[in-house]
Amino acid sequence: MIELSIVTVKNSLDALATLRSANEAFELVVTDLHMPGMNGLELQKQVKEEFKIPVIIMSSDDKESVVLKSLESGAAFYMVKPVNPDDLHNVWQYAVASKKGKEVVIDQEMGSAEGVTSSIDKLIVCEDANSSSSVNEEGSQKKKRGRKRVRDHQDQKEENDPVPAKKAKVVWTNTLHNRFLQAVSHISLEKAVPKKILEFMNVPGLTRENVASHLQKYRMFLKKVAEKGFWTSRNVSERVLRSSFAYGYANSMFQNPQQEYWPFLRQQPFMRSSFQPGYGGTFCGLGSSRCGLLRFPNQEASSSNSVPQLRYGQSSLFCNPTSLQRPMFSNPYPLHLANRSTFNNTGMNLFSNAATTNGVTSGTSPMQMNPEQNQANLQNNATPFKFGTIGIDSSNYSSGASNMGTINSSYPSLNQNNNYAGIRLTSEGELIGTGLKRFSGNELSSGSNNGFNGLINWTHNNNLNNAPPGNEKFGFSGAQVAGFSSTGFGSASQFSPTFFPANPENTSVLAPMPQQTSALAPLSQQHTSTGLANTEGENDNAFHNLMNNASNFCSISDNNQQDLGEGDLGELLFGSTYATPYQEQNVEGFLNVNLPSSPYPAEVSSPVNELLNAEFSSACTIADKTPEQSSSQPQGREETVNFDFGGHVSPVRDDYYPSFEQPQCSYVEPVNSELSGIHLEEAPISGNEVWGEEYLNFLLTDE
DNA sequence: TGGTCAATAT
DNA sequence: GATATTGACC
Repeated sequence: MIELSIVTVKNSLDALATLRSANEAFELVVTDLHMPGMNGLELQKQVKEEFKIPVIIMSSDDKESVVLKSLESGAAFYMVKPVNPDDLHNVWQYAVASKKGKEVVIDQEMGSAEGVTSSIDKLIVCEDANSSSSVNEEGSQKKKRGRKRVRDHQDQKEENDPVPAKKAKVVWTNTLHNRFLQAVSHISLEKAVPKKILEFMNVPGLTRENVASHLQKYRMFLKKVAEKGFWTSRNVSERVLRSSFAYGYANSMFQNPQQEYWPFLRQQPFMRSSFQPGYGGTFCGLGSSRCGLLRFPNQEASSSNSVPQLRYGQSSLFCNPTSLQRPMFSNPYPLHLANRSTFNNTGMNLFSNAATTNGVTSGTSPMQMNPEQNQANLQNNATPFKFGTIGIDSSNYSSGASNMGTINSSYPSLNQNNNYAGIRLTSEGELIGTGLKRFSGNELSSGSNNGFNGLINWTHNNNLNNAPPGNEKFGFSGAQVAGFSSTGFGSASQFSPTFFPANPENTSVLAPMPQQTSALAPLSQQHTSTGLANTEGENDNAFHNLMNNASNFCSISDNNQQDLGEGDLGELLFGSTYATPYQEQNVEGFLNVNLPSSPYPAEVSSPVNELLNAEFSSACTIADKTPEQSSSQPQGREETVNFDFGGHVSPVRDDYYPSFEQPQCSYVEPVNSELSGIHLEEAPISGNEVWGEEYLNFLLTDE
């Protein structure tokens, strides 16, 4: 038996460096798919070129397109997290054997990693330090026992030293914070104490102390808000606004009193007196510290129509037939999907239904398929385009796309500076529709992509089949073109009014909607990830366009209203409905799809809410996880990582994203939020404020 | 024991 | 400076 030697590195670059320095000593690379900077696919590509050793990609992303893409790219295996340690064991043997042209003997008896018998010398595991281990607990333990860490001295020390290492620092990421907020909301602020919050949050590794600390901070924030009076006329209290908490709560604090989307808000009366200057409402600053909390976890990804749901505790392996002689395990991947191995298909699979409906076969996004129709849809739709539905993702982490020009962006992202606001439609990562493409009437600006070459998939709506003629197919409309994004700090990204839960009872996905209820139009969340991307160097432009669109929408949707003035910023920001039927339904399950209509067009405020989210999100920084990212960032924004425009389209199941299987209450064990060692898969919340101010100024001056 | 506050650390 | 951790006190 030869001892298995494993080197863990934090990122792709380190992995490559290690490989290079090791002078071909490694036999196998296991990498996360979604990583900052160079993602798993890129790494695989590079490794393949340079070292010709098999690469196993693992990710919690079980989307078929992603899987296929990965396999297409040459990954030896694709393992869906959480990885079953036995699978890992076997796979790695197989992969290595494959490389050496050996037959692999499956020995189930081997079981765990320490039992590995092979000629393997070294295995390099590239897993972002901030990513969760992705291996379930049992797997983690086995994994640890079986490997010898080279890089992680601290861990090594931890393992050998009886003296426990210093407690890992908890980074309150958006998701974590959202969960916190959800807990507080659920418990009610008055009764929310660390212990209860902790219980509700149910985040492994998180301690009561952590929660207490965060609660303390949160209370301080609330106090601050209460003292300052929150939004006063045009002058958004910048200090507050800029604060992470403010960012995070902005959307939560003000709700359309006309819409009781949040039953629990009743416990927090003040919240229901949100200001609506333009609509005769009143804008109430926070007079109390009882801030409403409306944060909900990311929606569960329901890759319903294809890839089997792989939940916590399960793993799935995807074998690359091109890399391996034969599959070694029964492949849980549906045959019909497995057979789809052509590259062209990969980009299309996500909306295969839509494609089918439209007679489009492959390789194109809905937009590509029929832009006219989309446009028509937009126009058909009585609902003005809601800016709020535009998501701006900013993450390299984010989707499977990342820099690979790939696949879906279903994974909200995570916090990079790569703001993009353009429409990206491609089957192979090609940027389509860059350069300010617009839809007539309700414009959806396309824009630029700053370093993001990913493909944003347009998603089909599972409800499409029942959609009224003329409005079907694409799962988006003027009001529904949605983006995905990383969660801002408590941003609306997870509550984008754009995305609604699939509801079999209400399938008028793209049906023209009365203006006042447009925000409530149901839209399936399934497989959603329409996106906006911008191209390199056009960041500002795209952003500007978005802003313009925001204004346009406001005008369009609110014909009776005066033009937005500076003083209406507040209104823009919080005034009207920040309708989040999506969450409402999913999270609380309180409401039907047809939420009470609001006399207030959501379009007016949603956009800005979203924009504000960008502020909030932009306030987030990524702790030095991704130094290499900065090179692609606009100068002066080096630390701005999370430009988030709401529109958490997709369920979050990313390597960097804790996944919330259940959006409400007792959380299911998040796939990726293992906190031992504190793994937090998104940008921490902090206070970069560059974008915030910029943006606000823009809002106030550009009309 | 648990919550809160404040000092300290990063 | 902001935020997380730790310790003290209730």
